[in-house]
Amino acid sequence: MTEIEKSVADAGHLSKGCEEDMRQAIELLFFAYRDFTGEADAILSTFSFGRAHHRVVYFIGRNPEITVTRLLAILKITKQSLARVLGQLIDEGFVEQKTDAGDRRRRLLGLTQKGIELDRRLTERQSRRIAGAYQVAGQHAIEGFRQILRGIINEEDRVHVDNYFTRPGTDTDVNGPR
Amino acid sequence: MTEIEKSVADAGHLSKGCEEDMRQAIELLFFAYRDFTGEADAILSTFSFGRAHHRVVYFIGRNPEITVTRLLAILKITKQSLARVLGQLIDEGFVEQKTDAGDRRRRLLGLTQKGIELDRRLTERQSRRIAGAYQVAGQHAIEGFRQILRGIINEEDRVHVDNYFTRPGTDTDVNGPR
DNA sequence: ATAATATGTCAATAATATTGACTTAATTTT
DNA sequence: AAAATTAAGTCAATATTATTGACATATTAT
Repeated sequence: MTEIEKSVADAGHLSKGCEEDMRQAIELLFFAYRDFTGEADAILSTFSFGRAHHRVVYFIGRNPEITVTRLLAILKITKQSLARVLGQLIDEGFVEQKTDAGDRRRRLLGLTQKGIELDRRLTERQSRRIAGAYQVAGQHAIEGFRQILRGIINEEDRVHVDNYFTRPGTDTDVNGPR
Repeated sequence: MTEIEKSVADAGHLSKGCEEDMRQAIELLFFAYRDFTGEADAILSTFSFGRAHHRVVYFIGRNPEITVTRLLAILKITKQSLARVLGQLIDEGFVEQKTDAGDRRRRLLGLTQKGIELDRRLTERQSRRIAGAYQVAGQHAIEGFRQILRGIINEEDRVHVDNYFTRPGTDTDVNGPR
């Protein structure tokens, strides 16, 4: 039993076979995410897009007028990596940008109608999958699911994610600097 | 409200703002998996390995004497993709293979002592993260978490995952054909 | 003897990502 | 007013991960 397991077991909250529980969690997470992310691939490929495009479209859709820096912070990728995908989405009319009136260095990103439609189709499929799991499991399971996922997020990012969920429809500080 | 949302809402199990709930679930899953998978990168880079190497080492470690075909089914990648990684792991002494006495076409894969040690280091960090989230949340939340993750997995794969978890320490049928 | 299976290999290709340097424009600081 | 900092764009090289499709050998099943 490793030190962390001993520490956790001593806390009296986890069943025996702690390591086995951890490994099953790791695997459930892997299998769920594998199937969850794989689902949208067919739609994406009709546009010659990939999962990176999906993530960009999704988070721009969720955060109208998001800045480039903020998007980089959410996705945790580099500028060049984003530029490749963002450039294609702008060129093909899914994303639009404008300068921030308050600070003209900044670009504010948004989805076009075409992008909104793509986002809707992609998210609809994934939402259906989640909704199906939620429906079967019930409210208590949902609370637990959310709580544990939140607990898996890097500790320093949790408050940002909390704020992200309670933002008033504008770009909030998620994983970004003050 | 889409048809599925209406259907789910009609079932009376989900709160109002169903679409918002789905999107928050999507985002929690994204943030959790992003941070969960990112954690091992530092260790991996000291071996010039990546996440694909990690997954291969992990699932071979969990399934001693797994066949190539079975590993492909679990990971849902192509032979060439696995060959690139598997070849490196074999060449550098983390993985070993032997022929199956019962069917000499088959290769049985296993971790060497070196591979076991790498797996232990990688899994220890991820287990600690999961254990921390579990400890805070408690047993009911854990049950819910597992149930919903299971519900997110492709329906046709769930029974395989269930069997995977109850296998008697040997290679079981996970996402593989009968 | 033939067909099917397990696996390996090859080549081409595509998607996604990092690093690091350099640039322009705008804002902030001194 | 000048200098420093910031936001973003661009470029090139490189690395990682993946798919497709064809062909091969060895082994097992029919």
